Amino acid sequence: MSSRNSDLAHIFEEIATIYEFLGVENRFRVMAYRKAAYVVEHLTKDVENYLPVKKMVKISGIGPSIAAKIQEYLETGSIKTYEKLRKKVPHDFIDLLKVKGLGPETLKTLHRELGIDTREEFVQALKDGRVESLKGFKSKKVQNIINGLRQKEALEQRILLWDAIKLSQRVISFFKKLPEVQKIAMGGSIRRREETIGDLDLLIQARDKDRPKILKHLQNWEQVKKVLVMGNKKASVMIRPMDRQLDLRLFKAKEWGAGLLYFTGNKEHNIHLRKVAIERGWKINEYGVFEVESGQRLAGRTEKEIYKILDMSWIPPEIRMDRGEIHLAEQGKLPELVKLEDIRGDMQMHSTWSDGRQSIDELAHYVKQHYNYNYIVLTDHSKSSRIARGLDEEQFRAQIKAISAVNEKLGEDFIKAGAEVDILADGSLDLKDDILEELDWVVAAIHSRFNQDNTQRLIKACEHAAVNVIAHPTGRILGQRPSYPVDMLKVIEAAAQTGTALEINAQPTRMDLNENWAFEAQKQGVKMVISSDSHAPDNFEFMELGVAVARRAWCERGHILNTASWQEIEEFKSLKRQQVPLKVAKDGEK
DNA sequence: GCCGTTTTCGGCCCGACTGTTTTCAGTCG
Repeated sequence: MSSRNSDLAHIFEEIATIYEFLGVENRFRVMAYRKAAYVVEHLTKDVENYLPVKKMVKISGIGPSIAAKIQEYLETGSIKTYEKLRKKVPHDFIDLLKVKGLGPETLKTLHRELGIDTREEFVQALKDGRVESLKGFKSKKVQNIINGLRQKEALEQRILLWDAIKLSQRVISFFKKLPEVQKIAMGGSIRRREETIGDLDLLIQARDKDRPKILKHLQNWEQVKKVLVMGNKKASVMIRPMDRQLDLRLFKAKEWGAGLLYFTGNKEHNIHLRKVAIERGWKINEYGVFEVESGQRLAGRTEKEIYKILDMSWIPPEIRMDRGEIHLAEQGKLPELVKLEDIRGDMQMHSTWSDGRQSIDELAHYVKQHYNYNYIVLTDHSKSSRIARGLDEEQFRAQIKAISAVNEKLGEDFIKAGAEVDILADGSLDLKDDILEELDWVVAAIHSRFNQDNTQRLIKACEHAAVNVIAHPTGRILGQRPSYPVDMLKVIEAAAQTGTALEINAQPTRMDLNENWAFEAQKQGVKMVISSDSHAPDNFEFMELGVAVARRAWCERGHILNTASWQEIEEFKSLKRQQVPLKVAKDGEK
């Protein structure tokens, strides 16, 4: 995402926090800035594209005041209101507000009574007992604040979706041992398949009388490091693996759907649904849909029932973001999202010929045993990728023969010969055209010289007639490095014009394209390929993550090339052959 | 500050738990 969008989102979030701290007369202003921060963060294009102000106010959540501030920021690099506000609040306080147990009222009291301005002074006052001497600050409250400070750092670190999925499977199997557990599910960002995860939200359906036993079961789990909250409907604990907070909520059968809906979110989606309910004189909470006047229950047993009573079709969790999905659900026009079962082949993987752990023979047999695929594409690295022991032209020729031999034994054309060819610094490819012509599928990717502007480099690769797909197009590695410099809108445009596919690389640290770029690509009619990029047997499972990205990007089966038969993929290739010569000639005229 | 097939003013999502109260404020999700 554009860094300007992120900067603005950050500023609006901070403005909201400062107004909250100052106790602004109108608390809804705080909510408005929070909402604006969320909206700006999730725009697909750089904010500049939404100007002028008159056009920008059409975005839901952006009004005249905030649009003007965005314009001010783009023109001058700062926002006067924001600069003024920052001076009114000790700077450390904005950060301290993120500590669990420290809200605006508590911090204000500390500021007023003890004159505390910085984090250091605050920690000191905690140590020497001044905080505890204040009215309303008994030892437990103080202890909670100290714990909150300690946990803040661990909690700020989000974990990869893949790790969270594995962790949640452990949690679920731990509770499934109890016969009292009637239903169990993960809600929150895991169910929505966000790329990184903070907390784990666990929902369990059980009878009222069984609640104590289930809560006790959690409390006694050896993986629980600390109990934060323990009520009779909910509990929060810190669990040891990955140092995560786990929130457990208990529901009756007739509440299950409402609870699941509520704790799946996201927040904006829920608020929108509640507004729809209010218009009809109803209210939605985590226990159901109710008529306000009579208090009569209208729905709640399943999510479907709730959406239905609101005259909507059921909305898949991955797209519950208040991005227009509610409107489409009202019209019954939701996209039919691509499913894992739709995938008919894996189109990037590596063998022992380069940096993979399985031989060609092992790859074929492993996939045939565990997956219901019609084809796989072997895409070992090309010679520039020395660390990955990339192959040269002659080695690829030898590999094509080796593949044929394995296919012959299998009695079908299961393995396709491909390559993951390096895009060199000038945008040319690392393999000669004649070997590229012999391959069934050519994946092109950047693996070096990240720091230059890579837009033209990628566009040139798209314009090469032999290139079928650009792999991990932005190069980001979650938690390690951001995308290299590249104007993805231009690359998406080039992919659309040349009939080149873009990859959704499903490696847990890549997820590249991310959902925003995949959304944009999908809108521009660019075909995408979801690949596991396997280097080892257990990597094939990652396909699920790539499908999740595609679903969050509203992709249907038709947007994803490897839901098609190989014959249809051949048609895709020949379509590019018809398009590209024109494009190259046009460039030559410039 | 935003928003609008009950509109340009008067609303704005809703409940659980904790710690301190003695009926509730603050915080969280």
